[in-house]
Amino acid sequence: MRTVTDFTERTVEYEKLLNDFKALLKSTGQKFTIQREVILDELYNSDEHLTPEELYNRIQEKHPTLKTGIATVYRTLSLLEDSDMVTSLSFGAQGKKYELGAKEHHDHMICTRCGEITEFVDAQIEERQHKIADDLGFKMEDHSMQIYGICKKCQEHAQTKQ
Amino acid sequence: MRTVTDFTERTVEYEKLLNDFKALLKSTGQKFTIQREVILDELYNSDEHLTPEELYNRIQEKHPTLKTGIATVYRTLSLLEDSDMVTSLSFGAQGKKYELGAKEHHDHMICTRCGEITEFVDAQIEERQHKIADDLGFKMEDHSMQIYGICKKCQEHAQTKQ
DNA sequence: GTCGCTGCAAAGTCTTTGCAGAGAG
DNA sequence: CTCTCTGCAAAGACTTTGCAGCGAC
Repeated sequence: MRTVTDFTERTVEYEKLLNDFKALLKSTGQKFTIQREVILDELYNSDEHLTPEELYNRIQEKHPTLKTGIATVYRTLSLLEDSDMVTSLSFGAQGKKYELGAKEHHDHMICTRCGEITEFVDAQIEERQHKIADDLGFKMEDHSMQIYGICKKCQEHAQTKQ
Repeated sequence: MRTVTDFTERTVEYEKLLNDFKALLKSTGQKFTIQREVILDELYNSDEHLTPEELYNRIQEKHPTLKTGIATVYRTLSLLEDSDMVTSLSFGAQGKKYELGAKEHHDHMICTRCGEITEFVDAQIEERQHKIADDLGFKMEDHSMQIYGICKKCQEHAQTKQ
């Protein structure tokens, strides 16, 4: 197997993630390829929530020799999503955005001005969600919450930037 | 103007909605057409959240002589959404679903098995959301919450239906 | 070696747009 | 009458799929 050397410095957390991914692939007879590694790495090293195309562009920039196809990005994202390693978010805008699901659960606050996404968690809300599902006889598997509005930065720049 | 006579019985609430729509159109020099009326009517009379295509199909069934095009459905939905008369939801599945935004605010519980959407509201959560936004210096404009899981019905039918 | 994976390009979806005729105001 | 709206079909945007060669195991 070829080895990619110009990766961002790896953390213990990332190594764990990588091993989980390898284990998952192995268990289903699938293969661990450079492309899959690069995609996981890029997802891990992006704080942001990326669209398939953004991810594809970043990978092309960082690994120009690899010539990763957009189809592979889509295929890998589906694979990762099926295994719950990444989560997809579909907000108002068209297209989905993906983020590593390995992170702790959290909700999203989206700035309608600049598109910035801030993550947060609130124990009280989490608790209520469980209760609501129970009350309605619903077996909760997942949930998500978004708050839309204008972030601090955009409020401050409201005068200068229109 | 031609008049559509086979509409579902109209309520006061619907009349208000219709008038709002007419007023909105008038204020921007746009026209009130049969197609727009039919689309609003169908949205109003559907408890469910509809995709543009579902809406289109229903309208074709109910008003076969009108031959409303799907393009008009899309155009009208955009129009209504821009004016905040309808809200679009984009869940995991591809495509958006629309609902009348004139209804009271509520959140959604989505069955991952059958796709059914149940609405609910929880005052406590609403309150927390405001507080969280405030704490982060975020000017909240809107929010939405979804709980995903398996509805009561699907849990019961779990044995028979696979 | 085998069999899954990849890039490419073609095919699908879903949504938007251009246009000429129809219809609201 | 004017100017917007509509249906149709063509064009776009985003995703998925088929296939032959490549590469992990």
